[in-house]
Amino acid sequence: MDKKKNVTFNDIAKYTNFSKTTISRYFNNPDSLTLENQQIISDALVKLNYQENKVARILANGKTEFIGIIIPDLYHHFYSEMLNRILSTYETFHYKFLVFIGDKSEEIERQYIQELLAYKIEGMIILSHTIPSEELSTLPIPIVTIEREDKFVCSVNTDNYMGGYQAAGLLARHRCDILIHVNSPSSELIPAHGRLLGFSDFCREHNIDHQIILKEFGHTHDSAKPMLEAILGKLECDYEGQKKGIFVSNDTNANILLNLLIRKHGTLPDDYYLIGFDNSPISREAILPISTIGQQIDTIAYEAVSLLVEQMNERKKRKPIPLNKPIHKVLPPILFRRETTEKSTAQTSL
Amino acid sequence: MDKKKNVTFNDIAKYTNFSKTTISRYFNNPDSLTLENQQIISDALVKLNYQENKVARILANGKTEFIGIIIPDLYHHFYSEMLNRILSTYETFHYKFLVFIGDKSEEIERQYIQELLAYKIEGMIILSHTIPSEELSTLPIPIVTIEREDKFVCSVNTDNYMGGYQAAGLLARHRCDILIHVNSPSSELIPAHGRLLGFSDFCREHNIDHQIILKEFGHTHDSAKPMLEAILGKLECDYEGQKKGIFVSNDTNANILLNLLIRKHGTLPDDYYLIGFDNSPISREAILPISTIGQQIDTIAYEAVSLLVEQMNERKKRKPIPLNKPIHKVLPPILFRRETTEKSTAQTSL
DNA sequence: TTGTACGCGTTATCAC
DNA sequence: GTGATAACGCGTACAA
Repeated sequence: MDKKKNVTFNDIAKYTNFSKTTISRYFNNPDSLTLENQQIISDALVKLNYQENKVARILANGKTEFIGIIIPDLYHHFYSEMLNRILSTYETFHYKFLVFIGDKSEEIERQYIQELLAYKIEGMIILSHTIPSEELSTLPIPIVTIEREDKFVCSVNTDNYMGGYQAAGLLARHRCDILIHVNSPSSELIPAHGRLLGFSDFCREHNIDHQIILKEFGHTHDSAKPMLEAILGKLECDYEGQKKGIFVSNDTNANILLNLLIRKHGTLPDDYYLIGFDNSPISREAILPISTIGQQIDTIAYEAVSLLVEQMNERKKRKPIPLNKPIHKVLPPILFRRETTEKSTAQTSL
Repeated sequence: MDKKKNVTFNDIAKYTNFSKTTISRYFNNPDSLTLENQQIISDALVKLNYQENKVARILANGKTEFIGIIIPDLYHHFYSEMLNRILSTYETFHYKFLVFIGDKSEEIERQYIQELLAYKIEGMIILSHTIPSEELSTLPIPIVTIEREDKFVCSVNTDNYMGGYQAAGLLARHRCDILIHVNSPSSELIPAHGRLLGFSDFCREHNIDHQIILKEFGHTHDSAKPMLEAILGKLECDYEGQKKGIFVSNDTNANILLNLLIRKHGTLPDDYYLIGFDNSPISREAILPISTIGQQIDTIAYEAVSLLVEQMNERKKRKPIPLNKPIHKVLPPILFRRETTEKSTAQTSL
């Protein structure tokens, strides 16, 4: 705050010959003043150049209107877009967001949480994966998580199972001989694991040959590329002459695979069908637009904040009814059919 | 804050038979207590499960340690990565960030600023373009802007001029007959305008034929693609048989151009050289890695926060020396030579 | 080394 | 419709 004294309710009160209380009412319950007096105060505010101080208000009424966010590195489009959408809910809910980046160390994230609690945030949205939901559930404020392990806390997730199921379904409709799913090894507890389950359940239910390839691709393009190249080499060998439908767990790797194929064959060969996951910009901007399963990021963000706001409001009641069970919202994914599966004439012209 | 009474310094004081002051000192100047007494208080904190309250501390000492951020839509990699890096400076400076998304309406952003001021932020980082720097300079707190009009406030920017100059230089070294710069029309006041100036200055200084194409490409892939297709058609016509060096003002459009060329010719023709701007992921992930001019986002972010912190500290002194002139830091870009200019054998195998 | 008393700027309670 | 007064939880002269 400023060195030089700020204008306070006291100053305005003296200037207008009202009491502090009345000035406060002007802001919080203006209808209780006569229009005339409202005008007097309004004028005084301008004349004295009053700047409101929400810190003092918080101390007095306990409502910070802060929501804390802990989110991984924004390098992935999914996270930056999600943060974008969450922050944009300010227009609707008027909560302010204190944002921390973290997905590395439990110890560090506990410090972030302590810091957030010290600022009296009213609720928290967690996208990082480090701290178990059981621990989160012990915190004294409502929590909503997004696309992470969520057994003991509220969450909003995409129906990843349906996504994997749909991806396999699309490839199957194109009469692929063998369906392949490329993914990174992941805990069975995170929603993204459903992509694998949905895929393999579809294949089993429909008696379709399939293979699941799990590999740690690292976090850079350069680390993933040679690994995908090796995988591709093996596939070409193992399934020569067969129609291969490949479901890659993210668009970035799907794009690498596509580029490898095109740089090798000059085009996407007729016996390859490809679908990614995320509907990230790369899927649209690739040399051949890539079919993909999209998450409804805007809706997820809105539902997460909305769910949080409900609970924060509940706590403000005289007799709050705590949740007996965490609420888990699940939103369907959206299938985008593009040129890597719907091979139009456009494709052959490449 | 909680309904049920929080544990306060008072409670701890009573419990330990110290005064509130001593408890306060335990946190702010622990060395002034005996080790023994520190231990007593430390134990009490745990026993009573004390949660610190920074809101009360702010009201008492005026230091929020808040920095406000107004940043455009995180869709562009530049902004999300910049936000990422800014937020990550928490590790170094321990300032907390209140983030707003905005780049549309002056009116709305003024509200954001009022809200931020109400929370007594100590400084602000602005990346959105809507509010003129002259207006920003009248605010009662230090401001640092990044890559936007900055005449009246401090800023940290990339040396866009050098970037444009380098891009033209690289294309010239490959003995292109004609250099073309594709950009969107922009105010001469924003740093990005330097890309155009650097490009054309280089061309003029070296007597190289060049053309500048300015077009409003919209904000989506779908809107830009047909426009770039038309531009390409015209270029093929106008400069048939000539070696064309194209400097596109961002990697997204450079990638679209590259894809158009490859889908038409099956490869990047020998008479095309291409360089983008931003070193965004797409430049690396494109079917042919795209040469580009990269901004040092990590350094810019660090310098921006650092510059801001300096001034916030200055204000806390007994006799602050205000800046007589805004400080403008300018950081050099980095040239990435990739396959769209350095045509190796890898290229011909496509 | 420790304690007292007051201030920070607002809201809540009760009274008029 | 309006006002006096006590919180809210912590920092800081100043005193001891």
